[in-house]
Amino acid sequence: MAKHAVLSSGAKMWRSLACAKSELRLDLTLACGQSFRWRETAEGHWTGVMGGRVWTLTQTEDSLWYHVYNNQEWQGEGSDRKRRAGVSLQMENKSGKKFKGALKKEEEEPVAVTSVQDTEEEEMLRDYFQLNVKLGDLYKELGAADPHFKRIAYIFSGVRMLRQDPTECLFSLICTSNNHISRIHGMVERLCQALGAPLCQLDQTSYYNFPSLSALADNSVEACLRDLRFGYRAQFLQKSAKQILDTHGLQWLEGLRSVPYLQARDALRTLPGVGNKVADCVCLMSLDKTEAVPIDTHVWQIAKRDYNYASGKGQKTITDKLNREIGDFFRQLWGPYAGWAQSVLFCADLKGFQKLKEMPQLKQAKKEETDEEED
DNA sequence: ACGTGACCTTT
DNA sequence: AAGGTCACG
Repeated sequence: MAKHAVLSSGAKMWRSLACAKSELRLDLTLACGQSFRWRETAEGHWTGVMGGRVWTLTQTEDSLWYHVYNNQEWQGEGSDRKRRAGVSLQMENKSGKKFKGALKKEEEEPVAVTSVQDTEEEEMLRDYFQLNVKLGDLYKELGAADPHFKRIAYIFSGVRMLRQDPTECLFSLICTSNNHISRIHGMVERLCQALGAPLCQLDQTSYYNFPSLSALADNSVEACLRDLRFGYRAQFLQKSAKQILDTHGLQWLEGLRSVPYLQARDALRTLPGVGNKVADCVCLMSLDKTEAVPIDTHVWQIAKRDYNYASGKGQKTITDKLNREIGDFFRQLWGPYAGWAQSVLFCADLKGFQKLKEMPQLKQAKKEETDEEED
């Protein structure tokens, strides 16, 4: 049976691309509530589904390493769902880096070097992590405008926005209302298992593609999701999928990428289960709207606590008006990449990452030489 | 246009 | 009560 890849074991073929940890931190970026499709399968190794393929990612100080599994490693389903031909034994990548067998045994025979595939997969990663955006430069600009950001970003470097598939992003985010990350994780997993195409199985874990719009739109879906403990969100998912297909078409969501922020936001808000917060999340996380700032109760706390944000003091809930005001406040402070800045502070406030704040400068001594002094 | 509850499920 | 939305007043 196929197993999850581990870099040090050398049992699988790995490839890499140059990427400093200050530009990308997998542990923070993949577990901060943007995507619910990744889990840590070994220390520092993250396995998940992206672009219809199963990946394991890990990183060293200067490199992002990746292994892509063959979808046909799945045993026991039909064979007509494969998007990917059997290419599993490349021994060398196009940049000449090798990491097969590490320092250990080398059982596998070299077969072929398919640099077309290499290029395609590397490009998928660059797109998904938006590596064209230079995070170091962005942090520097944001830190200059906002001392609090600078303090937080010092510890939480490498948090970046994913560029997710719009369908996956929208329907995952509809699940998030009145909910916690841990529970959403399970819900999305059950959703894919019930309605998505199987891709492969690794160490007792099966991986599934995210369901298609037509699968989500089927009339039987609401009852199915009720059974899977989606509660009142079950009908939101089915009705939104149906509404998109009936009144807009398959390409509509992706088309919102080339539409201005507020227009895309309003379009999303016509869908059941999609209000201000979810619409802004989808805009930011999948539609290239870097200025979208999702406002939830948590972000509201941050505004009040860290920025002395006074408006709406006696309020119980976030009204439309308050939502607009807080969003504008942050956009004015941070500029066109306000959404990216918000994600850093949001991540830093997650309870799972609190311990990072306690341990002092243990490993960041070297890269901060260029900065001016600080207390 | 702005401000209150009900809503599924789990801690 | 929780990382919200919808349907009223």
